[in-house]
Amino acid sequence: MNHDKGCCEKCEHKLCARRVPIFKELSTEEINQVADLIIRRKYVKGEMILMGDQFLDSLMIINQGKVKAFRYTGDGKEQILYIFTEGDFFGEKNLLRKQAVTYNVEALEETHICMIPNKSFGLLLKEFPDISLKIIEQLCNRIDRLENAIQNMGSKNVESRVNAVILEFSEKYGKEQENGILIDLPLSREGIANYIGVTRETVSRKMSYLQEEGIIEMIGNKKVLILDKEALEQDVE
Amino acid sequence: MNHDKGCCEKCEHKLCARRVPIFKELSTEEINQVADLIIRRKYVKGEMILMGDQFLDSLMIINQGKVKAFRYTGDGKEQILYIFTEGDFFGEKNLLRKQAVTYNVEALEETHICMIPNKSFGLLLKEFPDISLKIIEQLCNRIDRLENAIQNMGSKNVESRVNAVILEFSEKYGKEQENGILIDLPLSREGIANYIGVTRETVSRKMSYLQEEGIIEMIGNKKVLILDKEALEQDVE
DNA sequence: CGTTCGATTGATGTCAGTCAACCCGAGTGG
DNA sequence: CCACTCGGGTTGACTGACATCAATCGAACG
Repeated sequence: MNHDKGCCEKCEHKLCARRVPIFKELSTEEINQVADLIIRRKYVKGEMILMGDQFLDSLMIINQGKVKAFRYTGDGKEQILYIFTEGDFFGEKNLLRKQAVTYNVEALEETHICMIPNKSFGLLLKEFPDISLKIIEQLCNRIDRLENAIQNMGSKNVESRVNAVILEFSEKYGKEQENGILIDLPLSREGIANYIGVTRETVSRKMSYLQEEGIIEMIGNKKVLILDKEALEQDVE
Repeated sequence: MNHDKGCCEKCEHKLCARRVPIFKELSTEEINQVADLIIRRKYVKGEMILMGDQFLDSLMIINQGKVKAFRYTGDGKEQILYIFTEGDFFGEKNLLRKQAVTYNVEALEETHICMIPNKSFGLLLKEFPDISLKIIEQLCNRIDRLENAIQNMGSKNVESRVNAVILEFSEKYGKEQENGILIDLPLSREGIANYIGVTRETVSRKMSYLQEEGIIEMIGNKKVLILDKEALEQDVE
């Protein structure tokens, strides 16, 4: 809505570029140089940031917030590919291969995005070749996530897929506590379902089962407490 | 077996490095420099090239042949992640992130591999930053493949998954003919099944059905002729 | 307090997995 | 030249797990 001014005072101080791993190695002076190229924009929860097949003239870097990137399957269901959060970028296909983006991106909460015009970014790359190493690193992370997802979805066992996604979220969003690991779920039941390729009812059922068994405890709809991590890890039969 | 001498006379002439997209932009002199670093090795069909969790001290580039990269799902089935062929590389995780490889690699036919020691490759990267752009490009290709696979596997409809894999293979391995597109299948029925996460019987049934409908024609077990490409493309009701 | 949206629970149907038999072509050996 | 074996592929019958459809719950919010 109000994206007329910078998204946060931190940005004004040129610090937001610092938060982006891609630019971590740059000197303060260089950071300032980069920061001048950045356009900022704020999105509210549920707002579409990007639609598939769109050509984009900027690289999008998340400064704050969370988004989901998704496609639609043949039978019209949403399939979530990634959850991106602070420091992640997307829209690189436009930049690196002159292709349209191949997924839709929607804000999961209030999200601040830094956009760097492709042209500027191309120059940056030439000037600071180390940036491409950072990009490679990020792409490798993404590949990891995707490979795991495929391995997971190849398993017939829906139970193990639910277990795996809970463990994945506990890695990324979990906080250790005396009685277990508390997770702030980034997705609703339906979101989780679309992440692992099942229906929301099935997620519901499996999670209820896990609670009955005393393996997890659901706290409202947005939080989960893992009581028995081992049980989640030892998959199947 | 006999990998004592260079894998092919082409290699002796320093031309094999030329076949690798990563090095395409280098001058002849530079190519020669690279070629000196390369160790070559030949694998027979069915031979394991790499086992998961192994640390590797070289980047592996395929000079000739085809391999499959796979993991095991929770329920013990093989899940194929990639089919790599001439010009593709793997083992980059070791190099770029000092991680063990996360999949197994097996030769699908006689395959010649060029190995570049990590140390040498690190130096190359420093000297020719454009190589990292090539790597990024390849990683993007890989991401494309994975994103498509997930989108595909998210679909309940096994039929559309079989259709999709046939179309994918026709892109990569198909040859136009008067009566249709002839595909040399890189995988057995079981391989195809492990590629799309179903059982071999299901692949068999769906392909028989496609043949009955006159959409494809099976020629032995290793070839398929696509008669009606449109029918394969218009997925699902 | 009522409305709304997401989550849960239950009943039923369907499609792919499983198990098993059989087929077929390639290779082997007498 | 034929009998045998072996591995991959196909086909059929049955089963079970997840999808689907539908009703209900319940927390959040005005």
